[in-house]
Amino acid sequence: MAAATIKDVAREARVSVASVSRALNGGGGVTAATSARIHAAAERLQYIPHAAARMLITRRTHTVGALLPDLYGEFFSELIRGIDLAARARGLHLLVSSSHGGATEAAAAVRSMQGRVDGLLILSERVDTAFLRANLPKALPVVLLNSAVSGPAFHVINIDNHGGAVAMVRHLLQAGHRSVALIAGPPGNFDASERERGYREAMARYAPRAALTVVAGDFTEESGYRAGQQLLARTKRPAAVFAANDMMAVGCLAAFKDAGARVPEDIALAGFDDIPITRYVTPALTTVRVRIADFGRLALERLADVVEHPGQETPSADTLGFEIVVRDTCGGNKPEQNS
Amino acid sequence: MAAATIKDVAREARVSVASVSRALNGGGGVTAATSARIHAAAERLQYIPHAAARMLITRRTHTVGALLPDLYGEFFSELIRGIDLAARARGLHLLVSSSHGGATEAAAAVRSMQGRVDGLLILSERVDTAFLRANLPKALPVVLLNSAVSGPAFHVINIDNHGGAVAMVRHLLQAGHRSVALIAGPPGNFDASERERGYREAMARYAPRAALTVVAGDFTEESGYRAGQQLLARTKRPAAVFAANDMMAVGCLAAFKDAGARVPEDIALAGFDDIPITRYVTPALTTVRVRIADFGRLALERLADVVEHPGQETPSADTLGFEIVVRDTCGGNKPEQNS
DNA sequence: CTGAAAGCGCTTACAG
DNA sequence: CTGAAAGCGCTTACAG
Repeated sequence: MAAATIKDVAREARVSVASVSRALNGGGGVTAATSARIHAAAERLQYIPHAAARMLITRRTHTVGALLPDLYGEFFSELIRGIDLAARARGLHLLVSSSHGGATEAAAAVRSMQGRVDGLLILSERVDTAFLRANLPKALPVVLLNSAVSGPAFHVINIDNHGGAVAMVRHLLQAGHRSVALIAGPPGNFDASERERGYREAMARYAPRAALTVVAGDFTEESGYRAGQQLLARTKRPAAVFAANDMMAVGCLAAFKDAGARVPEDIALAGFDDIPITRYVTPALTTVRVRIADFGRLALERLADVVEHPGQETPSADTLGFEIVVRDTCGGNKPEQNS
Repeated sequence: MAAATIKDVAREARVSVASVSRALNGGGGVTAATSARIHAAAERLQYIPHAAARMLITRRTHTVGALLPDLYGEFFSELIRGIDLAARARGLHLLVSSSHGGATEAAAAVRSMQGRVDGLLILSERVDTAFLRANLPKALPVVLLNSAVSGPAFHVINIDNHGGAVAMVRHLLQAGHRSVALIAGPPGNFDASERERGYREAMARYAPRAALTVVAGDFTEESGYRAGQQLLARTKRPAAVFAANDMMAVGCLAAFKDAGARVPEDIALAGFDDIPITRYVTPALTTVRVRIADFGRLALERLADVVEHPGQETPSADTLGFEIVVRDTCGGNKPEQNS
């Protein structure tokens, strides 16, 4: 037997489908007695309104889409969790889509979500203003995460890459280290460039006479290991190393250990992200913590607001707070908070 | 201006909506010339078929739902990734739903996905046969992951908890350890009980005269730490410890270190899962690896098959392979493969 | 308060 | 090959 439709309920309750609709959607305009009869009939028939039919007529899907480059790893895991929790709290479904290598794929993903979602959360290196104008139906609400896109056209929420980097470099400097080197992230990456900008700014401000040392990396553990070796090979070793993310810091730490350099006695080290591994390496890594789940939650709530008040919300650029987590790799012990 | 509909395209191409539908869906029955005109018109209007309308008429959503207890952590992150990759390869959308504390919530989640998905992937402790019969529309294809539900009624895919545990205990025994203790997982948990069953079976088979030692745990790092302390406090320390998951093994390792017990010289240790942290603790942890992403991929493919051939697929109970990953905590060095 | 009817955007027999 | 028409299951003015 096929699933019950509104017609079945109407017949069972001896009313019109219009009344069933009104009673079940609680809009009023139905006698208490009629409503009770309808609810009883719906219950008996295990009636569940057909989602597609409702979407078609109401133009609302009660679903939001999340376009992400990947679903793997600590960062995305936490991010999705935050988004999911907030969506659930608002009664929204979550449609995910990942692995958008290039702009073409991302465009296809946007198209295919068309009509299935009330709004979109997008986190992608490939997505810029031009892309959005070309591929986004103008009516579809969007919130961009960690995006370089700025300007008044779109809602954006970013991690405070710049602020976190500034604070960490200042922390290292204040802990007594005279020189701080940076292991940079991949060229062209938004997070990476913002963190480097923070490094340069903090050095200029707090240690204007110290030399800048930037070695290349690509956010992987291996690149951190190689960077650590390079740093050690220099005639003038830096007193401290700031890796643009934790995975590189972990790799760098291994390189230091393998070379017999003691951390933090011989050289200090700090990372960015506060992934779980940082607590388990020895010594435990000092790093910048960003509350990723909050990031996702905030993004979803902003999107939901935009969906509910289309056009009313003026595009905003929010930045998420961070905190410096002092563990054992940087030799200082002045905890510092910031958010 | 609102999004273009099939009517707009029909008008633009000077044909009926029926022809537009046929041309765009490639079913044939349209002249090449007409088809070209229609495609051109669709292109010009940036026409994208309305998903809800199509769902309503075709009864297909091209979406699968994933009901999970949580989205957080290495396991779910990889699982979703595997599911997502396979879904994308099949052109299916993925609707996720997590945080199903109790059966009531899970039931609500199933109901709310009704009509939005062509099939469901379910991983939940709460979901048993009775639950499924009560809450699942009989027509909705389902694949159960890591579920105790058996019998011919449902498709099930499980991790080889039992086989992995047997292999690991045998490995420890073959490495020369005379006694192996188990740090068990939470009571009532399917994975935990299967792993314990494997431990008991392997001990009975390969070390029938050795004493069985089982200390309680709940899969958390803290419970592993406490279990480690308890094990050390015993008058007869076991030669080796098999923790039912990696997080407990990591906690246990910390307890051993804190107490000055050397691993593996004084006591051997092994875990289950092969989460990333296992490679970073010192010494690196020997463990059982399960290819979680493959797990998700397989589950999705099976579901997709069931969706496409409703009723034809006979319910199956598949089990995923594993491998023993020998690192530095168990003192033996006889790599062993199994899948 | 209640119902008949139109319509959301599509697909698919059914004729021609 | 092509089109007119019915219908998927719902909601919402519009009358009564």
